[in-house]
Amino acid sequence: MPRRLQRADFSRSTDAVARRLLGCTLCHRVGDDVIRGRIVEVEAYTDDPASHAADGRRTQRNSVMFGTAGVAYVYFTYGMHHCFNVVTEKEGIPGAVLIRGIESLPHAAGPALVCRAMQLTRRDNGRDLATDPNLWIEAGRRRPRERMIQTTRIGIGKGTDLLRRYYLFGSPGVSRRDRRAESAPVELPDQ
DNA sequence: CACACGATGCGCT
DNA sequence: GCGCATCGTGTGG
Repeated sequence: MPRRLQRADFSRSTDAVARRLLGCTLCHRVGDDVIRGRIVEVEAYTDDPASHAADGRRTQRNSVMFGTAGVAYVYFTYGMHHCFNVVTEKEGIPGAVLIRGIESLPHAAGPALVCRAMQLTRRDNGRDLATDPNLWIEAGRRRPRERMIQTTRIGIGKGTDLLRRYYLFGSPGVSRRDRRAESAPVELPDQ
């Protein structure tokens, strides 16, 4: 039986957690069903220009980013979409990993599609993935020979030079591929 | 209180 | 590749 990720798994640097989450399974219990998605694409947002916590400002929306690692940060955007993040870093330091793609049934390529498929909304904001009975992440790994690609984040105007997006090569759950990065033979550690 | 815009997705060109 | 839907949130007046 897979291990549930706990506080210590989340209370690390955002990029380390991002990489670690690739291959893990996001689980959401809805009624009698558990919706599962294997995480295949993520982005790291810390104290950088594209983060909701850029310049360290704490607002009502980004508040949980400053709190306990492992807590869900779900926000509403474009008047119609939700995006799901996992809070990282030590208490007081803002950070979160955006889940951008899952594979399983069905695949969901894109952060808003992930929330739609997993039935996650702002009502889930603030839930603790380490303790919540209905929302958790199960440990998982890359498959043998399944490459991790590192590239730039998507849909942002600032911090576009930072290589903080990670995805699993070949997964149908990846939103946008970067052929350039895929052809560069860079071997990355899991964390 | 008004307003500009977004960590997107979809449909059309 | 491009424009638009649609509204919560943050910022500034």
